[in-house]
Amino acid sequence: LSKIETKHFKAKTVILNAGEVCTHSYFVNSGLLRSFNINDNIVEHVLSFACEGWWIGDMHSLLSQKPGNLFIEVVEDAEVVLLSKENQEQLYKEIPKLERFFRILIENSLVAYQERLMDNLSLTAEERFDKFYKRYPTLIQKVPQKQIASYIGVTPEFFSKMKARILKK
Amino acid sequence: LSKIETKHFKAKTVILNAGEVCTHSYFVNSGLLRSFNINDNIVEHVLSFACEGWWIGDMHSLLSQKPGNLFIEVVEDAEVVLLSKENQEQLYKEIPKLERFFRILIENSLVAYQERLMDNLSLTAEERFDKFYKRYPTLIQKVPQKQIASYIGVTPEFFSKMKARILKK
DNA sequence: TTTATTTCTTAATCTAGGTTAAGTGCTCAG
DNA sequence: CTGAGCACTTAACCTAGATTAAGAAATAAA
Repeated sequence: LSKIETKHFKAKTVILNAGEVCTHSYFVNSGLLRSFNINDNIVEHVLSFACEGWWIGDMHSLLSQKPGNLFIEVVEDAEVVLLSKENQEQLYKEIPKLERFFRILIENSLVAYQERLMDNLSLTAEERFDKFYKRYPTLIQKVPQKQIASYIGVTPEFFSKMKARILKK
Repeated sequence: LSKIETKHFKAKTVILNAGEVCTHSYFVNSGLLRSFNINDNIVEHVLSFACEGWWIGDMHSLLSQKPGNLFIEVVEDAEVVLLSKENQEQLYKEIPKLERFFRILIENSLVAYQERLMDNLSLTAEERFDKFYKRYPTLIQKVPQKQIASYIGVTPEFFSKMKARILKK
């Protein structure tokens, strides 16, 4: 407990900016965060959402300790536990079980990203939304629709059209 | 060393079939493997290539010990080191440094998949190929072109057209 | 060498999803 | 209470990449 720190953030707070080095892993006690990047054309792409019980961060920046290209933003007022990279590594040394814990966490995350990648390669937008909807039913009410569009990889306009099409059925 | 096993496989050998439970992690000593799935429309999608020094497997199936949906196939004659799930877990217990080793390996893999996902969301096919070409220049000669097309997420026909377009420049 | 199989190319046509643009409705700061 | 700015919708039009089909090249098999 001496190695972690709890903070409260209001919605729309940006916890981490692209271009900064990510120094902490974030664990969501309550509320909702998301990570995304912004490409040259000023288009946002949502990499992940994190609600209660999930970890979030810019893994690439955290590991390399170089400036990242992810933003981390609070979607809903949140209580967040911060664990610095140094403390995390310290904990790995002191408590081997924690290293196992995180190893397994990361394994599961890897599997999820692999599946999402394959879904993006092989499913239609509607099928991807369907999976998203079934897997994270509670997110639909919490997150602005354009962010869900971004997460599944379509424009807000197309998402809206698709939604109207689905509702007709 | 008593926990691993080395095998030689000829090109085109399928080491793991979709529908089977993945029981081993595979380390490529020499040669080249790939993992892919086949969807309802009988279209292959390449999840990963693994050449010398890389690990490959069906992580989802390996962790859950349920039937997976990945095939693992030898692309070029290969020498492969097999590490069973049980032995891997045994090693984690006996040699904590190995748990760290794999944790870091998996972290890097996770970062790579995150980046590839974002690339698929935000880059054109040509930009994705460009990145692939720069990152894995040696693979281009070794792998049938249609598999590269699949990896970056386009049809072989479109890839061929795109290639002609690039060569004109 | 001949044949069979697979890979690659080219070209015509099609479509999922993107772009542009205009309008509606909501929310929240002043 | 109001007006500025988001979030969402709708519709017309556009395009990257898919599909279909057919032939050419390369590999493998016989």
